[in-house]
Amino acid sequence: PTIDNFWPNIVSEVHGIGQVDAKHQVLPLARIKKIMKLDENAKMIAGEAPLLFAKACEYFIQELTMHAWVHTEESRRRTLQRSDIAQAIANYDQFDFLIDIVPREEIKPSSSSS
Amino acid sequence: SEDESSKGEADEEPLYVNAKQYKRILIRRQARAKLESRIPKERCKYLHESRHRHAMNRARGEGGRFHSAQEKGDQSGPDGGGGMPMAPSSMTLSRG
Amino acid sequence: MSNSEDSQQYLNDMLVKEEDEASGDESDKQDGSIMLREQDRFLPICNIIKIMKVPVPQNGKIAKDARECIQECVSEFISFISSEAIERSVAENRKTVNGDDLLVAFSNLGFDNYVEPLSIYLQKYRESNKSDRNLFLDASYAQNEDGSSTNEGAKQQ
DNA sequence: TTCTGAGCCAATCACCGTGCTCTGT
DNA sequence: ACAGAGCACGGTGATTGGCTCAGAA
Repeated sequence: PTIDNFWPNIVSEVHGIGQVDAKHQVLPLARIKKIMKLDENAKMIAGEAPLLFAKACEYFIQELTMHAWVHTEESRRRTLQRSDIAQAIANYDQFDFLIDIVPREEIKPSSSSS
Repeated sequence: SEDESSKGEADEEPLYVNAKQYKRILIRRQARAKLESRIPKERCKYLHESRHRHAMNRARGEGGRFHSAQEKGDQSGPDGGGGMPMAPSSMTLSRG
Repeated sequence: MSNSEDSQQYLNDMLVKEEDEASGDESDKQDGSIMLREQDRFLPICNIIKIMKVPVPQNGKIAKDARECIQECVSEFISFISSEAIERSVAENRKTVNGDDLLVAFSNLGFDNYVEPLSIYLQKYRESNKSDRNLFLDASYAQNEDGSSTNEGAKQQ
């Protein structure tokens, strides 16, 4: 289980899915739709959109947690904490959109510029 | 039509972001700013009063864990006058 | 030092000014009509934890701060992608955001890894719905009219 | 070393899913 | 024709804290 194999495993996993079970998702579709509706530009939302997001959020949570756990191990800890997530966000530019949610200042120790 | 000249923030080094996300990050900042007045500043201790009371009233084992309500009825005094509602049968604390 | 993209943008001073409300709000505003609860902004924390435990080893632990951090990040993730997808649907004069808008949004925002599995997932979801609907319609109309139906589409990738 | 704080347990009830009607394309 | 918003309802899993010792400090 490594970062390099994450997305290949995901792709082979979706191929194994026979019929998409709309119900019994890990994440509640109604809550996802509610979050989407917080956008003032959102008018109507297709039923497939929250379902896609439910899957995408699973991938996102796993990938971000996986990247964060790397820093947990580097610090020789067994507990993943917020600073690990902050480092993960800083080290992968696909997570740049979280720069206001988890600011760079929260990266506690380790090497830092200047 | 972009303001290229940045304000002279000496102690703040320029922050690079993914070019594909740059514009959307700024749009999201505006959207979040509009919503911020409706967002409480800190998280509440619990979400629901009823569930909080439910958790407080629940039967607990010795280690603070939740325990089945019907068994371990030990509310009677030390005098063993009270009756056990059900024989304890074979339910004991099991270490996992 | 992980700046490999040659095309990047500065993000230094774009501070958005928000209208600060009446500065004297030391007590919690219990005006439920405008205040958003955590249940309205975030996904359930229990579901978040379950997904977080997947890539973490069995004996690993997760701090409370980390759980809530991921919870907030996921909500921003949804809003971030949605914002792009909604804008595209508006640009095409459509009132409904659909799955294709999301896929384009994932691609445009640099989440290229998501596009392939989500496309497959979306395809299978649409197939399932059409299959169910076709079977139901077949059962209804078959008793009165035979022939036609079983439209198994020709699909390739 | 000191001592903070995360996992553990399961019963209620808020909320999620579903079916329906209505509206808009 | 379809497809999603809005509403009511019923089923159900997310929510929840005290104690212990991993493990952060």
